[in-house]
Amino acid sequence: MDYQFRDIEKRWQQFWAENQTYKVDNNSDKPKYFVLDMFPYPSGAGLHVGHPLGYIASDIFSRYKRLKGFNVLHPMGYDSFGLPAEQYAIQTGQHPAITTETNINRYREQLDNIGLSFDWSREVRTSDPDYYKWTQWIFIQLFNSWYNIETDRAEKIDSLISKFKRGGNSHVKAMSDDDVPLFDAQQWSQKSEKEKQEVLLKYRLTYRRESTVNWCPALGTVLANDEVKEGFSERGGYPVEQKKMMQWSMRITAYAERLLQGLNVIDWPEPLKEMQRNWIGKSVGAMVQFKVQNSNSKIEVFTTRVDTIYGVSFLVLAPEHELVQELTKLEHSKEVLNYISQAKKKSELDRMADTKSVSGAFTGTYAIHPLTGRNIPIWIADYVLAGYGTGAVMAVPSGDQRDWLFARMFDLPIPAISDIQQNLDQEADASKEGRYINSELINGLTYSEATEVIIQRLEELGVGKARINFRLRDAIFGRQRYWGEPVPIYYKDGIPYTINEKDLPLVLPQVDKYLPTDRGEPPLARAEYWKFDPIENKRFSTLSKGPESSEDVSIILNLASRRLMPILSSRFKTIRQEYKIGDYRFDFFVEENNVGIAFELAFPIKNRQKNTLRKEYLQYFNYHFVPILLEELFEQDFEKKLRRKIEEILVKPQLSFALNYNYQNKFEYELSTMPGWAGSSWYWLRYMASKSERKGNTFVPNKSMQYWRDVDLYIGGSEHATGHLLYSRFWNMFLKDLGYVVEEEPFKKLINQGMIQGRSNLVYRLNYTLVPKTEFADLDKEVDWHNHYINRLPLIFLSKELVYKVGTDEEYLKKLETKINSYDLKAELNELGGKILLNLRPENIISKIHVDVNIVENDILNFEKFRNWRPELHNAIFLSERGKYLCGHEVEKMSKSKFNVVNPDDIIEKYGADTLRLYEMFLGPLEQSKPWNTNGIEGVFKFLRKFWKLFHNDEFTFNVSDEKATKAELKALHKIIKKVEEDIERFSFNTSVSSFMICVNELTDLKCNKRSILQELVIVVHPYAPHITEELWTLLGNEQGTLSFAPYPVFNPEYLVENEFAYPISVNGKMRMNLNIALNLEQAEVEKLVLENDHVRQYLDGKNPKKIVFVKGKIVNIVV
RNA sequence: GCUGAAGUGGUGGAACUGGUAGACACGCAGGACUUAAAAUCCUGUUCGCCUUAAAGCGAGUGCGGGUUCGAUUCCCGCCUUCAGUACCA
Repeated sequence: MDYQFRDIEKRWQQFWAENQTYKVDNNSDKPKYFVLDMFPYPSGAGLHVGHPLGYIASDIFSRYKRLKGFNVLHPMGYDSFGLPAEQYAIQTGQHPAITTETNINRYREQLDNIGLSFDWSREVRTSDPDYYKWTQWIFIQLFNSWYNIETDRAEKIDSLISKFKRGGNSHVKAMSDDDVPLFDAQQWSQKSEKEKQEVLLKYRLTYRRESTVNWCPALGTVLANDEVKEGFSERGGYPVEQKKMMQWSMRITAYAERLLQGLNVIDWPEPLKEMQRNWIGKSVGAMVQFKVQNSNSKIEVFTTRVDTIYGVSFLVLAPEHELVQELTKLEHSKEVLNYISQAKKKSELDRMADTKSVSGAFTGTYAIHPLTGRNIPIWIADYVLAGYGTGAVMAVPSGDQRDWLFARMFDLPIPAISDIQQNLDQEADASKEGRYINSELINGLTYSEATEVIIQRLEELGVGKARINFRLRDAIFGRQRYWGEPVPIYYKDGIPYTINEKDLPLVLPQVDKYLPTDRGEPPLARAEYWKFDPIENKRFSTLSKGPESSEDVSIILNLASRRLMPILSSRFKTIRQEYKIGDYRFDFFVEENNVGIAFELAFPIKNRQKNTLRKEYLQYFNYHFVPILLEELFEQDFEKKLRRKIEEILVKPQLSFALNYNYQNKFEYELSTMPGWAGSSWYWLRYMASKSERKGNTFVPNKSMQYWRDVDLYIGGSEHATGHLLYSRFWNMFLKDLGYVVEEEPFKKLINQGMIQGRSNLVYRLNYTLVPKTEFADLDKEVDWHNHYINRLPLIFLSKELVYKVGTDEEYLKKLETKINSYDLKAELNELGGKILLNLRPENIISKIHVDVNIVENDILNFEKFRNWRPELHNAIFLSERGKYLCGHEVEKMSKSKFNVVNPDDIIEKYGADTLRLYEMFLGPLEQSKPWNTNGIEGVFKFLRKFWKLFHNDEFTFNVSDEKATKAELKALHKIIKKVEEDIERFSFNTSVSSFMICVNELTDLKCNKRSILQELVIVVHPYAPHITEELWTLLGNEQGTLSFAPYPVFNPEYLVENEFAYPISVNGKMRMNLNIALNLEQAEVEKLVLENDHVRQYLDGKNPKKIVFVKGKIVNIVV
């Protein structure tokens, strides 16, 4: 049979699933290798061909590592909390969990079709309570930790409390809020519980404080800095404004230095590291205090150029600076207030567009220079940002261009401070070269000397100190949204407390609507039982056996024994209602380690609470337990057994339960949910826990953590550079400090796959108007006539090669017009004598129109499909020079509106998954962005057929010989063994595919069908094209499924040894000819041979060579 | 503006530490097979010049310069494109 990819691929995908081929063991003697993909958000659109690029690359690498004898962890999951599902819920009322699951199923189907070797038993979903239980747990750890600067790591909050008890907080070096009041041990002990908590909150690594947030009114939520692009929300593009709100924050700034230093030890792309460095934005400088004249106030500024302090000629405060009001003198207040309101009005966008104009206002107040004692005027201006440093700067116009512009504008002095500063009337000079002048203390010193001297002096005077500043802000950790992890916090007396770890997860409650309440509270406020019960201290403790009688009948499936047994219904929690098996309807429930089924003959819903709780359980368990349950349930002849059991049980009376739930005197839970990045900041760790280990009381058992340690290879897009990848490193470092994680850095090596852009196809429509031959007396009638016919006329499309002509060649235009008018366009039109007139203005003659790329092949339009695409195209006319319609093309983002989305399913249907995999790799280097086009896919498909043909005779019967391989065949094989090994190690997958083609072409030419060659070749190709190779492996007589773990062939250099080489002979560096010369000859002999050659002499033109360069095995260059 | 990456045929791209530029594939042109089409196979294909042909000559990796026997590769300056970032004191 010819290469039947559909059968082959389906069969092997099934085989891998059934045999759990890629399920990985945590107890292995093999060395570990962890290959991770960035898990996707399951959007409604499904995968397009861009998504699998990284997955295919990582899969090739994983499969290769398996062949190399590694125990490879290669998992996949879903980042399934997020805005789109919630937006959809708001519009349709459908629970986001349902949308999410539908989308996940679609993703899974598409992923399965590609033949990726994931260990699906380790799948994670961030929206799964069993997963977010641990996200919440990490939140609690952060809450209960502080950052000790002395030990340079996070510690449990207890160690802080004991420090406070011993000696107050004045000697504690911690990363904390700026406004912590000082206290001693006694004061601490006298504080009330509430006061103590308030203090501790200022030290916790997750804390609450009023912060300016990016508030997006349209989305009704707070966005992180990296979710705001140019003043608009990244998702949806809605305007974003600044707003003050009480918010949960993460003290990521405590880790700024470690996050920066860590970049030096990890193998990541340089651009990405650079982005993180910029984001962290470390600047080394000093804090300097300026006393305000005739006042007790001080203005603190941050500067990176404390050496220029003698050049200060004014101070500038941000308009929002807290001292502005106090400092403004009465006679200036009008001006200042005007300026402030003006600055407020300026939107983010205006401020960005307008970076050149200079504006500001004088407060009328002066500060005192700490070293010279001179008076320094205090100004306000919006070029100083409230959010960076102290919101105030010391302006040195001679050394800073912005200060210079400002000084110029308001006629302030620009004193020179360095002997190399020139042209200060033209621009500022920030150079650090040269010696200082006009600078008392540091005159004649160099930059580094001066900096040291100044800082020392400032410290002596107590008005300044060296200081490192970071641009990195603490990350806001709350969303006023529904579809996210609930924050495991309740409030008592206005103070946040974490819920008990053993009561996790705190499950997302059911709500009637996914919108904020009328009072503007987040959606969770809609759940009225969203309260913490301090007495039981347990979320669902109120299920109890009650007197109420009902007709519930329950059986349970014991997962360990897989046997059914009756159970007291008082102990179960219903997880899903009305599941049908055969004629029966069930509820599912769980009871510790058992999963059960409850039958409802008539379930009495006596009270509202019960119903609400049932719903809540439904949601909780639906997405975690039910799949497992179903897996068990539909095994063997479960249904028969079930029926028998049901009949047994039904005759016996049963107990039931009732609910008594009291909502009084309970404490409010936190109403906001966690941001999108919470769940993705630790997900790779959860993969380390096997399915059975996940039942345990830690997110990863220590032993497994010790084995897997970190991610060896992480593949994903660079768009997560400052979001996910930074937060993940932060959480990892934190968990390491607490001893839950082994490595400081989570991702040892990272590769950014390039974006696959869309390649749109365009058709060129000719625009024309219609002119009647006969004149209409009435204009209205003419318009009617026109409209009537123009819509009936066929649309005319020009092929690409004609478009240029139309634009430049007037003759051609006229011809075109005549030609069009000669068509029998419409009988009725001809009757009235209408004439088509092309639009006169050249730019209007042709409209570019996007056409669905799926009806275009190699830029040639399929007429028939095009005409059927839309009704108005039904009678379209095509003009071209060669009978084929050539479309134009453009590279842009893949999007539905541009009709350039290609999904992998169509490609797989047409060519198969192996072709898709090879082709995506063949397209170009992994890290490079490139447009998707299918122009070359035929070549890859042809290659696979040719590969298949190597193993078959002309009648397509499997035909492999056991003869001994020839030298040429061995050479071809060992070339590819070496090449692919090198290529994969440096992630150059595209060149491997080329080499496969070369190898198969060579072996085809050699008519090689030797088992010894082909069997090894199958292994080498396997990572790239797993299906076809599995099939051939089996045909070769190997045991099914053993290919994935076969040993990678060992390269033997002997087979590549040649005794002759066709030396390129160049004269003066110009290649002239090749000469076959034995490789064992040395320079002298080679020179002799070369110079004796007649052909060579021709080029020498009788002259004697000046010099001969000889590189053995490479080249001979004769210099004349 | 700053930071980073990249510019090679008609197209995607190859050339890994300086050593035969354009591998592999697409497309195109011509041919074989076929009633025909598809599929398949063969030949050619950087550009220009020259030649009946064989062969030969010249130019050529964004532009200009440099180092070198030899540069797509290293150095200097410039241009263009893409990405990130933006008054960061």
